[in-house]
Parts: sequence; structure tokens; C-alpha cells
Amino acid sequence: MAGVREEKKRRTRQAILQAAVQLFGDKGYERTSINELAKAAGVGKGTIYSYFQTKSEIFLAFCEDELEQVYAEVAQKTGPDARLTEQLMAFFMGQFRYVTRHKDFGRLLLREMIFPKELTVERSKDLDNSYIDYLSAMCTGAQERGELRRDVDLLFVCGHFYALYLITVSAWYMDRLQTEDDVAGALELLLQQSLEGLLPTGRK
Amino acid sequence: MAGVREEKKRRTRQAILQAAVQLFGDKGYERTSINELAKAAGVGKGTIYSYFQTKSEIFLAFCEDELEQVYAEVAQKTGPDARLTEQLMAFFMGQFRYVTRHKDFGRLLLREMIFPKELTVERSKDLDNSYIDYLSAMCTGAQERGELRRDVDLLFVCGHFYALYLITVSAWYMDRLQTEDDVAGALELLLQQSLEGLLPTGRK
DNA sequence: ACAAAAAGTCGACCGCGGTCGGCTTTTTTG
DNA sequence: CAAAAAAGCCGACCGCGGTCGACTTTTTGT
Repeated sequence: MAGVREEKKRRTRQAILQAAVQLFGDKGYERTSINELAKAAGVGKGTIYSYFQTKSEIFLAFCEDELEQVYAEVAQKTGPDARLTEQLMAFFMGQFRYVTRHKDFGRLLLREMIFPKELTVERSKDLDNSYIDYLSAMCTGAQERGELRRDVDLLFVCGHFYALYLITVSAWYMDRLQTEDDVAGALELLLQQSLEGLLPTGRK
Repeated sequence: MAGVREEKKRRTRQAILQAAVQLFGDKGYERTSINELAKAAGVGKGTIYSYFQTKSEIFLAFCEDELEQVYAEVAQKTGPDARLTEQLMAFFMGQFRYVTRHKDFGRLLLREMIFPKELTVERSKDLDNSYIDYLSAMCTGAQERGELRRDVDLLFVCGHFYALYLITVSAWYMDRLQTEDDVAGALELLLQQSLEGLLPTGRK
């Protein structure tokens, strides 16, 4: 009977991802080998590579799920009508808390997402797009409330905010910022700067 | 006679770095194996690891030199009295051109510098500091010329600009920006935003 | 001057991520 | 329903980055 094949594939894929959640979550990405993963998923090593091109691609797939959670958590903490900076802070700090809980993880995810290799570019873009969508929604709301200029490209605004988040996380990874509060403080300051502008007040 | 040892060490270290410049520059970082490097430097594999902790550390050492060149090139193109955005663009685009010429390279360098592992944090900080110094100098000048607010922490201003550069490079790696001109355009726009601010013009 | 100690060198070896050709299972064809 | 074709699965195998203990060279102590 036809269709058996497709069903099996779906199941196998799920088994691999399930094993990944288990093992990555348990002992970390770096300390989980593909062989272990294959064993745990009950398939051969080669099979894994017919579902995913690289180890990090498995990781990104795994992260898509995790990110959903973060989004949900953030949505819970602040509504769509809060002030823009408040929403941004909730969004970014929600992610940051995730990163702090999984430092190695987070580094890898960020590395792949921000400076992807050719092989993972597509997956990174997917993740990135869901990011941008989320931020765009926030910004549109803010524009309607008059908290944000309307004569700017939303993509660039989102990029701008995102950039500030990244540099802050980077500062944390480089040990320039130690505590969560340090990070929050720095990020808020940077966001403030971006809103107010850096020109002297008697401006052009 | 004493001192023979020290001299030899210095020479060996130089030989390794020299071989790295040669091979990394020639066939790229990823496609150069430690074994090759060892052969080319005329030492054993293990020896290399008594001079550097990881392959990427060799790379960072190598990059310190390269960066010097970029700085020099930039200094040549624009003086310290040019408008701030012009200086920033020259500085960042100088680096970007380097990155485009060595895509794999650049990715690795950025990954290590922005999201360093514990092992390379120190080296990354060194590189980063030289960055910040350079940017700080530009900003101080701009402040004196009245192109930049004085009531802001320079570190955060530099971080802000740097963040915008990074997100732009990231967009390039993700294939959202293709040509050098695209990148320059996007970066200039973002810098402009940061100077003018994102608040509506009837602002707080 | 020589032996003991310290420092430095080396390549066989390890487990890893990733590949590939042979094998099994499913689907298609007449 | 059998045989050919297509699709999927597997694990031995590859070169890699990195480790380690045996070995060599330099320094130190007497």
C-alpha cells in the first residue's frame, strides 16, 4: 500500500528530533555525538544525514521549537499595548534569559543565526524571519500609537533594535557585562539612544 | 649557554605564524589542517599545541596582524577631521571589504570575536579593545566638533555604531544584502537613524 | 664535567562530524 | 503477482582537531 513510506519518514524525523531534544537538553549540544543521537533515535548514522545536512542543522530545527516557547513566555509578560521599550525589553530579555540558561547552546545558535555558513543560510533565514515578523508587529503598533517615526523602513528599525540586542549579548559573552541586570541596563540605555538619536540637541 | 631555549621558542612561534599567514591566506582557514600547518612550519603537531591552545587561537593571532593593515588602509582614506559618518563608513567598509575578500575567514573571525568561547575570550577582548579605541578616538573628535552628543557614555556610542555594522555584515552573510553597495547603503541608513533618533519629530 | 631535573618536542592515537557504496524496503510497471 | 526501479537505510571508513606519554634537548646543582 502506498503512503507507508511517507509515514515512516515522518516518524523517523520526529524520532531524531525527539532524541535531540532529550540529549541536547540533557548533556548539551557539544557533548552529544551524532552516533549517540543515532543510537537514541534508533537509526543509523547515515540516516540522520539524509534528514539533516549537518549537526548544526538539527540544532537549528530543535531551536525553532524552543524559540516558540520563548515567544509565548514573552507574550505573557507584556501585552501589545505596552510602551515600545517595555515590549522590546521583554522580548529581548526573554531571549537573553534563555541564553544564560544554555550558554553553549546560545552561543552556537547566535553564531549560526548571525553569521551562517552557506549550508545553514536557509534555516537561519527562517528563524530570522520569524524574529523580524515579531519585531515588526511591535513596531507597527508603536507607530500607530505615535511612539515611532513613520518615515522609516520597518525592516531597518527592527534591524537596528536587534543589532543593539546582539551587541549587548556579545558584551555578556565577552564578560564585559556580568549580571542579568547589567545586561538589561545596557540594553535599555542603547535602545534609549536609538530613539533619542545621537546628534547634539541643537540638531540639524 | 643560557637563553638558547628562549630564542628557539621565539623562532618556532614565528615559524608557525608565518606558515599560518602563508597557508590561511593561500587556501583559507578551513581548508588548512593543523598537520599541514605543522609540516609547513617544520614542527610536530603537538608542538603547535604547546604554543596555541586551539586552531582558532592561531587564527586570532594571525588576524591581529591583518587588522593592523585594515586600520592603516582606512587611515589613508580619510583624515580625523572628516565628518563622523564619513569616518565611520570608511572604517567599517574597510573592514567589510576585507571580509568579502575572505568570506570564511571573516565569518570565523566574527564568530570568535562576537560570541567567543571561554578559551578565546581573552584574545577576543584584545582585538575588541583595539577596535573600541579606534572608534572612541573618532567619536571624541566628533564631540569636539559638535557632531555628537556629549552627555552619553562613549563606550555605548561606539558599541551602538559597532552593533549597526555587525547587523549589516550579518545581513550580507545571510544573503539579504548582496553587493558592496547594498551593504554601504544599508549601513549608512542605519547610522543616519542612530544619529537622528527613531522618535517621531514632535518628540519628547 | 656529569647526572638529575625541567622544559620542550613529537607523532601515534582518540572520538568526532561527515561520506559513500552496498543492502533492504517500498513503489511502480506490465 | 513478479520483477524492475526507486527510495531509504546503514555502518565501515575518511580526515580532522586535539591529547598524551615516550623521547630529546637544555638548564641546574654539585
